[in-house]
Order: sequence, then structure tokens, then C-alpha cells
Amino acid sequence: MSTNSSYHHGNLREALLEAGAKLIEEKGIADVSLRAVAKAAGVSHTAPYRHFSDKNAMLCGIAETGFRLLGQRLGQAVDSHPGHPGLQLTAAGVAYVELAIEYPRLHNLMFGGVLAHESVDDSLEEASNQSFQGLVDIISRGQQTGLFRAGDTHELALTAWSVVHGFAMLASTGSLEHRAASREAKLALAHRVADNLLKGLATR
Amino acid sequence: MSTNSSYHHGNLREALLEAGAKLIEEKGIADVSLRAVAKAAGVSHTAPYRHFSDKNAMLCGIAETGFRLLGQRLGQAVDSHPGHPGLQLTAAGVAYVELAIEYPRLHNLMFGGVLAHESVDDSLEEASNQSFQGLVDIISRGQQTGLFRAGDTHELALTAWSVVHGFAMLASTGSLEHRAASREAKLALAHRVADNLLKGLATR
DNA sequence: TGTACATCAGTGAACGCGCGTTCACTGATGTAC
DNA sequence: TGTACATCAGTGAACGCGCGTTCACTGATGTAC
Repeated sequence: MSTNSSYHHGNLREALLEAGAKLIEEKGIADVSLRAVAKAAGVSHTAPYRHFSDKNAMLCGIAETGFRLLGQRLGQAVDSHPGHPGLQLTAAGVAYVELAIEYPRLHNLMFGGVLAHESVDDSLEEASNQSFQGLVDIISRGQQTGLFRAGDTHELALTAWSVVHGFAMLASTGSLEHRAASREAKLALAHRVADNLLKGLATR
Repeated sequence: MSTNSSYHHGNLREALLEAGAKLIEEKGIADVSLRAVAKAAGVSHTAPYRHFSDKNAMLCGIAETGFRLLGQRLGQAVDSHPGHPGLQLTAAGVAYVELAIEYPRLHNLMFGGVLAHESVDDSLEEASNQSFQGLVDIISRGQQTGLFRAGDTHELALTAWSVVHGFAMLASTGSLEHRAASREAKLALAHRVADNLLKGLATR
């Protein structure tokens, strides 16, 4: 952080990403302009061009911070249940859903297909792939210990990913409001849905 | 269909919905304007206001046609396996994914949270609820015949819905391209993912 | 069947607006000597 | 340590554009007598 009065901001790139994420959460992706983000960061509306080639690049940057945050949380979920792939999987699923409930519109930016495929940064794509790899690793360890049944690891991971992603989508777009209104109710529901899934992956 | 040269279109509402759905698929929701839809339907850009109160209402109308199409397909899936809830569930799941692959951006309009919650038509909401109810019915029959295990029917339905919704989302946003590029490969994958789920719902 | 008239479904000009992006600029910072 | 200068990170005016919406209008249709 530099002094407020300085002509040079000092940390504008991060400030823009932060302000952008906040604005997206408040107003929705479609209603957030590059100009509004600049204004929220307290800077002229052309300043962002010093740090991003265009608006799309800025959105990619925001999405990337989301993936980084997701990666952290998934890591924590794994670390909190060492040696127990089943518990790790449930915890990771809940953590994922938790993030989607906390930042529904950021989640939508990350996974909703808003960013055109061609226009996505390499670093964003990498961050996204890493998230999936974490899941594959859990499943793989579960298979090695005989907890999960054998079979194409990626395919089981994809099933797990689908459940959690779908549930998060339903949660973040408000489709769950009449079944589970509070945050706690949603997470409890997420836990039980994850358990339903687990039974599908278990050895019989 | 009326003659081309007539001043009155005769069926403009449907024509706009159709042109809109097509445009959305081609250019993405964010890049479709009311004016563009009117133009695609061969009509002045103010004509839509005879049939929709504003742009949002038109988008709701388009989403609603999507839900109606989904309802039809789910009905077909159920009808093609009378008395077999397990097969019905898989078929319904695949049908859902199929639709999402066929019309990825329409699917995104329907479920992606683009339409603000407050601004959604009653008829759109009803169409959406009906889709979920169809799924609940399948699960319920499966429980009655002892194929699916007992428990909160809505919760099992929610698990199924999540898998299929999540998979469809991954398919429609292009996240599956490196695992299953062709339409056929995606559907086959969907089938196996649905089977993984089924094992989670089955009595043990 | 013919005519008058109300109603309906289109048109096209006009509005104000916010957007992304460009450009020449200026103030601050860092470095070489 | 002091000075000249290159580089960097901001500013603000200006651009052209497409948007959603309104308005007074006009052509077509349907109905009553």
C-alpha cells in the first residue's frame, strides 16, 4: 500500500482485481464495465490499460484469482483429513460448494462460459486444470487404498466434479432457495448430496 | 406463415423467439441485442415491443421455449422405458445432457443465472419447476419398486439433478473438449457418468 | 355486398446513455555519471 | 550529493458505436350496419 495522495498507485493491478471481483458480486457480470472497476479502484478509466491489454484480460485476471482461491481451499480440505480419501472427497466437495455460495457470481465467471474460449489466458487455463487435478489425485488415492472401486480414474473424478459443480450451480443461481434457504442448510444439504455420490463411488 | 410481403407478420412472437434462440447460439447471450433479434426476424427494431414488454421479457420467453423442449425430451425418455425407473433415470440424464450439448448457450440462458431472479416470468418459473418434478417422479417410482434406496426423495433427486446439470455445464462450456471431443464421445461419457451415479442411488 | 370505423401490428426518426478504446499529455520514479 | 534524463504509471478529452426505449405515425385487418 502506498500513500493515498501519490500519483502512482503502487499496487493497481491487485486493486483492480479486488475491486472487480467485488463489483461483479454486487451487480452481476453483465453490468460491470471496465470503467466502473477503474472508478471503484479510485483511478481514471484508462489506467487499467497499463495492466491489462483489454477488458477481457481483466476479467480473466479476476477469474484466475478465483481459481487460486479454490485451489487453496481444496488443499486445506485434503490436508485436514490425511490418509482418508473418502473424507477428503466430501470435504473438497463441500469446500467447493461453500466457495460457490460465498461468491456466486465469481463462480459463474469461472465456470459459466462467460469468457470466450479463444480469449482465455494460458495462466487462467492452467489454474483451472490444477483444480481438476486435485480431485483426480483424491480419487486416485482412494482407489489405491481400495476405498473407491477400480475403473477409469478420470471418469470417476468427472462424476464427482459433475455432482459438486452442478450442486454449486444450483446453489449459486438461487434454485435451492425453497429447499434450503440459509447458508448452513445449503452446506448440510451439500454434505448429504456428496455422501449420496460417495456411495456411488464406493466398492460394493 | 403469412405471405412475405404483408405488413403484418402474423406470427411474429414465435418468429422472434426462434430467431433469438438461434442468434444466442451463434453469438452468445451477451452479444445478442433486441435490435439484432428483430433484424434477424426481418422486422423493425421496435416491433418486438408489440409482443414483449422489454428485452428481459423476450429473453424469458426464449428460456421458456428451452424448458418446454426439455420437458418434451424428458417425457420421451420416461416413455421409452415404461416400468424401469433405473433406465428412465439414465435416459433422462442423457437426454438432458444431449440438449445441453445441442444448445449450449440456450442451456446457459436457462440455468446460468443470466436472468435476474426478480425479473423472471411466472410461466418461466413454472416451466422450470416442472422439469425438476419429472425427475422427482422417476426417483419416487424407483423407490416404490425397491430399486432405489429409501430416504428423502427430493434429496436423491437433487443429487441426480446435480450430476446431470454439472456434467451438462462442463460439456456446454467446453471443459470436456480434451476428454471427449465429439458429440458421440460426450454422450457415451454422459451415459457412464449417469451409471456411476445410479450405483450411488441403488439399494446396497 | 359495400362502406365506415375501431383496433391492431407494424414503421422509422429520435432520445440520451454508457461503453471500450485511442491519444497526446504529465507527474513521479529510478538510474547513470 | 546533485543533476540530467529515460522510463514508467497515471490523466482526461475525444472518438465512434450500438444499445434500449419512446413517440407519433401508418398500413392492414376485422366487424357492425
